[in-house]
Amino acid sequence: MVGDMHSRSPAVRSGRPRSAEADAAILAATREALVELGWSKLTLGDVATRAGVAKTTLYRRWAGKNELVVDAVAELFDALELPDCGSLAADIEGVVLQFAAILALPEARSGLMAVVAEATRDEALRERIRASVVDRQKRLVLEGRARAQARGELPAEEDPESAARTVDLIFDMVAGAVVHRTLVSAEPADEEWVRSFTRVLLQGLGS
Amino acid sequence: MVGDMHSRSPAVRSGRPRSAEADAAILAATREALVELGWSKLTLGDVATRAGVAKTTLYRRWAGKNELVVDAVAELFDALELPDCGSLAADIEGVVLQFAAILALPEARSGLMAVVAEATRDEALRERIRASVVDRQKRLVLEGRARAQARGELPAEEDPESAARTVDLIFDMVAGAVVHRTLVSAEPADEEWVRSFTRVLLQGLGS
DNA sequence: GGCTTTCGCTACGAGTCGTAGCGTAATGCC
DNA sequence: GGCATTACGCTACGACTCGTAGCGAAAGCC
Repeated sequence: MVGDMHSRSPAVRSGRPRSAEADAAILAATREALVELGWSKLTLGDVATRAGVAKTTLYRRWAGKNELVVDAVAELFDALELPDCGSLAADIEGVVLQFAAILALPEARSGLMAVVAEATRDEALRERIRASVVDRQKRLVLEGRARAQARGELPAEEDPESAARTVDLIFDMVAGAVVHRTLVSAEPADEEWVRSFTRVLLQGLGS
Repeated sequence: MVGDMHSRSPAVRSGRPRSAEADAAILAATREALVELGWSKLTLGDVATRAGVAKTTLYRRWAGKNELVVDAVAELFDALELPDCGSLAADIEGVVLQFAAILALPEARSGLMAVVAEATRDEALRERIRASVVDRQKRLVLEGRARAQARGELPAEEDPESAARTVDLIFDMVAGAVVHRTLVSAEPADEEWVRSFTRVLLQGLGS
């Protein structure tokens, strides 16, 4: 899942293979260091020591701190799934609570925003984040939307381009609100907050 | 506006006063370095050189890179004002466009998210961001809400505690959506997007 | 003129960076 | 089994940044 980034075709690759245990140990050590030190004080030498590998091994697999942290944080989002709770409102509440639970982890809080900040000046890093983190979230919006349309809770868009814009908008609204609540306002996105949010999202302010 | 952070009462302070020009030059140099280098590669020595001051002068006024960047970025939000456009929808669109314009600046993009990430592990820094950046934005939500209630566009809350929660929710939804659109999705929050966003915020998804 | 604080400058030890070199370990191919 | 190939651990290195200390000079208040 990680090595694929570096060797697209692991087909004819002679020689000693890379240790998968080392990959897992490095990513776990990175998350541990993120919790204890935060992004700015995290050093690759320290991560190597924690993981029990040589510093040079780290540099052979990742270009730098940013790429390593992206991969380490991306694994946290593997657990994201869209529950089928019977209604659009319940589905939204379920997935938002999952998302909020991940963002409540200190390794996600300090790591995610830092790499997003770095990505403003690094196109390749932005693409890496998109592929391994953002797209996985956006897929949930697409599925939830399709489900709600099948239930008749949402009108079916005929124009596919307009539909894509709507999905992007909803995604930014949902993810943005949870991130802002958790990281900027520094308040928990608990069940009560999620209920209020879902109500506004579905019915608007003027109700 | 900046020195106040360090000396609450500038009353009886004899000796040579601190140069206000130096403050302005340092903050401007910080923004310039943010544009050219980004947050991670920005060094205080480089900022001092750009500003034409000694490195020691920087350390006398700011505790570190984080505090400096917060002050430098905070000045960008001075221009934020709530225009009276006649309707709640128009007011929201106006202020969101202003906010989006600031976030489109490279010095804001690379600086703001980085210090927010650092603030996850630094309570004092979080408070500094809240006081100099976030509260200035939240005030606009309060004003816009009061105006809309005076116009009869929004129902008047009787419970003040519930009203405060609603304001916090709206603030996270508005600011979060714009930030996510601009920094994570890396797409411009242009007029078309703002119109769609305002429509969903006011009327909900199911319309 | 005296007192106080700031300023610019230089220098310093400590820490991190990313890389190179070397000998060893683990695989695929013949 | 032998050989080529790649990964690994280890050490060492120059370059850079950090934050601080010490100094003499400058700029204000009494």
